[in-house]
Amino acid sequence: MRIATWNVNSIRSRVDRALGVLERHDLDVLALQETKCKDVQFPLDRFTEAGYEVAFHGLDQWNGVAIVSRVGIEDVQIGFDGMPHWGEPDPVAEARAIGATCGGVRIWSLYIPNGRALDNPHYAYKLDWLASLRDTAAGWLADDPQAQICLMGDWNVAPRDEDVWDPGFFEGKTHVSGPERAAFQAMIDAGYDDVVRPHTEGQYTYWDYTQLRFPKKQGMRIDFALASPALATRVTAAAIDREERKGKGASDHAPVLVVIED
DNA sequence: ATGGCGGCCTGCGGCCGA
Repeated sequence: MRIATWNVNSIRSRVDRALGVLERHDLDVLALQETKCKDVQFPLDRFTEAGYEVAFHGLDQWNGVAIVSRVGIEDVQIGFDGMPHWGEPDPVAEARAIGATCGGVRIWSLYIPNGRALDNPHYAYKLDWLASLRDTAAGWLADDPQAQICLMGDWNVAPRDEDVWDPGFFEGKTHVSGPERAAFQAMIDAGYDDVVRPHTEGQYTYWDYTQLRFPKKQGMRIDFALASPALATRVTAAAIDREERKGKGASDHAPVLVVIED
């Protein structure tokens, strides 16, 4: 099975590119983040015409997640148990997580909060969100150590200095702070392996639109696929589709691909 | 080559992103 995750940065603006990614990589499943539309606005027909089913969740122009599959899409869940809320005066569950079982694998499309700045309330929200996800995901493995689970998406954390083009540039900024890196490591410690890094050493998944970051090769590795132990042993290959970042109308993120033996 | 932000809104500037 061939699966991938991609922060598409508006599905309405990039549905053609999304269909191109599906075809180019012969994907069975594609997890999308930042679809940036309400459910009624989601371009569902374009995917069904191509032979895919889609589970999607969007509340407004912010966030939004989806799972595209041609190997079935069952037991769809919006959000996860204990997922923190955000907003004033009445905090709500944002559209940042959707899960579904596709081809026997429990797929989660995740869009971790940005954090904005170390002294911003959004940063505490981000850490809380990651800690809650860890607790819930650890529970899934406690219930079934053989579970086939893939937690994939835009984690908004660069776990290592080598995951940013200039560590000095990021001093005092989000994505590289100790607590964020500890929160990401806690996912690993809970039993979920980063199955992409071993196949993609030295590569980035994101390049800012500004300052010619892409042609200057000044990017970040912030998109990950974390696999449960039983699934990790089935991973035979992984890749980052840097070509997708090229040209007019690209997302600022590249798709991250994982190949799982049947 | 890969190229100088781009997406959203009942918009025309302000927000969010990382």
